[in-house]
Amino acid sequence: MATIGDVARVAGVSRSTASYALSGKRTISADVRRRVETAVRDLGYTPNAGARALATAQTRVIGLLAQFLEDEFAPAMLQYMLGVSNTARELGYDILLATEADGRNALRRMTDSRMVDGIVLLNVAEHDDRLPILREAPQPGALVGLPADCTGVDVFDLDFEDAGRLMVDHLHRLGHRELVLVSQPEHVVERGGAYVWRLQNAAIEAARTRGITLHAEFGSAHQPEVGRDLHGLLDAYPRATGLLINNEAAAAALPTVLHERRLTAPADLSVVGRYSDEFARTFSLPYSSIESAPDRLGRMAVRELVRRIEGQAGADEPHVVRFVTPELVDRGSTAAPRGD
Amino acid sequence: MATIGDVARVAGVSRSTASYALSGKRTISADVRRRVETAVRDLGYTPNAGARALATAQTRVIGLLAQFLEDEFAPAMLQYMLGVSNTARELGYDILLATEADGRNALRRMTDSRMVDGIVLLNVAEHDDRLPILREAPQPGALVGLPADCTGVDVFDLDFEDAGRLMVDHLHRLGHRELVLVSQPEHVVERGGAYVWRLQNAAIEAARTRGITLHAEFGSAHQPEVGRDLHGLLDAYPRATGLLINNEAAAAALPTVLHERRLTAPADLSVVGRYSDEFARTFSLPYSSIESAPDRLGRMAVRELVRRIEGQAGADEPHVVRFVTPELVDRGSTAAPRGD
DNA sequence: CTGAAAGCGCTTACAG
DNA sequence: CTGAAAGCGCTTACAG
Repeated sequence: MATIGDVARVAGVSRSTASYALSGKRTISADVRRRVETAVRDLGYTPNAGARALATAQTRVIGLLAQFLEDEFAPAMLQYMLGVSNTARELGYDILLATEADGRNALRRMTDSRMVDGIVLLNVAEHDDRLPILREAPQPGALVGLPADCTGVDVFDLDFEDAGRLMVDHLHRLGHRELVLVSQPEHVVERGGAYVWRLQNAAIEAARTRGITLHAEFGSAHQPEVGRDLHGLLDAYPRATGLLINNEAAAAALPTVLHERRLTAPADLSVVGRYSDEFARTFSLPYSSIESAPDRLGRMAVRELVRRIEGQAGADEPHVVRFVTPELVDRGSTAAPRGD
Repeated sequence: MATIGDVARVAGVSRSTASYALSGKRTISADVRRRVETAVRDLGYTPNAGARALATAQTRVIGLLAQFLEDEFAPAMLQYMLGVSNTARELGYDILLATEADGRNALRRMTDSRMVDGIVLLNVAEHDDRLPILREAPQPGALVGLPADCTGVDVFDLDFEDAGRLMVDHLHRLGHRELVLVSQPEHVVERGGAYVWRLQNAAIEAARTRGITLHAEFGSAHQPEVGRDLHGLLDAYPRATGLLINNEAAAAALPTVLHERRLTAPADLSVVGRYSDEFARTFSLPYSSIESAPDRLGRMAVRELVRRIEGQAGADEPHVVRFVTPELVDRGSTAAPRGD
């Protein structure tokens, strides 16, 4: 492969001049610039990334830590990854991807060896054991998901509390008085998946305020168990007229469950989910839902991360915690309850 | 961050000795080794990846080119990515991920700048425009998917022809005489997705040989269109007793379509799909299927790639084209046709 | 406007 | 068994 030395020789200039001509970091005569550009083209020159990283202490690579946990639903995770990856590319960064179970190790490897300029953490838990490592690292970090302690990192998440209120208020306004909320599996809560109880607690509180009944339950993250869970809940609460779904696997299973029970939404049951529009299309879900905006959250995280990497953020500019306001996408699966 | 120089100083040895003590590439006295190890621990030393890459011309990174095309089904792609990523990690490699639409550009960027030691291509088309670039690159490449021309790369794929025959034979043996095959969208074929017609042609040929009828059709890659496609096909061929599905989106939509038509497999219709077991679980698909083995294919591709990277493959060892033999996973969705 | 030189942090022949 | 030095391919102060 051609090196900057080859370019310099062919262009008849010094290596530093060749380098400056390419970076544009100092004024270069039109003639020299042209000769360098020609040489670059003729030789098919591309800078060696390792050498550049060594000289500049910048890799133009972002580390992406994604975990595919047993109790979470993989296709939902993919959306976040693509949001991060595509935004990174637009901003001129590549993605070093870690999917291994041991996120601490992956994080340490990437940051200690200086393979990356910054880190995006997905799947953030309440007390995420990767956070202490990330805070120690010299590279900035951005999270998708809200931990208990946000110091030292930029944090982006859906406002799950608002989402819980919105779901309950929407159905309350239509006249519903007894609702069932299906959350993610209880393991997720135990592991520290705060988004579960953030939505759930807010929904419970909203129901209490409105004086209506809300049965908050957990559902499996897997088929076919989650289908059985849904049948069980519909059996257990026959008078409930509204179903709130904060569990992607449950949402994916619901069409089949409703068919099996010969129920139609919204005629027999009003349904509101919480998932992305892309997810709804993939799984052909006809239910109104709170948009979880994974692509937007991924974009926001990368944008802020790059601002910090490139020093546009100001050395000691405080870190941000930013919530995306949930919006209800109406797919016509809610209405006034039967006989109302 | 600590450098090898710091380690050497603290251990009271030269930098080369420190380096050799860590690599084990020459004999080191027990005493020196111990001092170096202690220094490494005390300083929290990790080698700088860029510097090492520059010195050794090895990055221990594999480039993974995945495309999320409009006419393909994203969750299916994810399986391949995880197979590649997890195997790479086991073998000590990290993954540089490109998801951008312009795969040629991504490939060139990664290989020219020497960011990676090798490349895995997913989503390979019959005449894939990334292949000429990959062949020119100094790094070895492994493909998941069979192109027309396999020179210069290692190729791994499901034996789609065998899969087509297996599907037809299986139903023929049970007594079926009229079948419908739903393939991926016709765009995929036009773009050069050879796996579509490889399975289809083999199925057609097998049907001809057995003297039975096979209606080969294309289906959309999206919900809800593909559901309508399925209804249309079942309307068009009311006497068909067997359904072959080589289209992930169609497989995902089928439970709903069958419910809507009040049909049960295998009582009313025998169904055989072609997708992975993981995919079946995610989408709760109760149909017998040809295992597409994405994780296994990802593993195979990475293993061979690493063999070449590390020179265990022998400089001019011929490239391989390896097919995974399809296996039918029996989920009980096939039986003798009604009234047989 | 341009060049010679130092330095980024490693590894590895070369010498002893 | 160990050390001094060269070199990987860049960038960027320093000098002119």
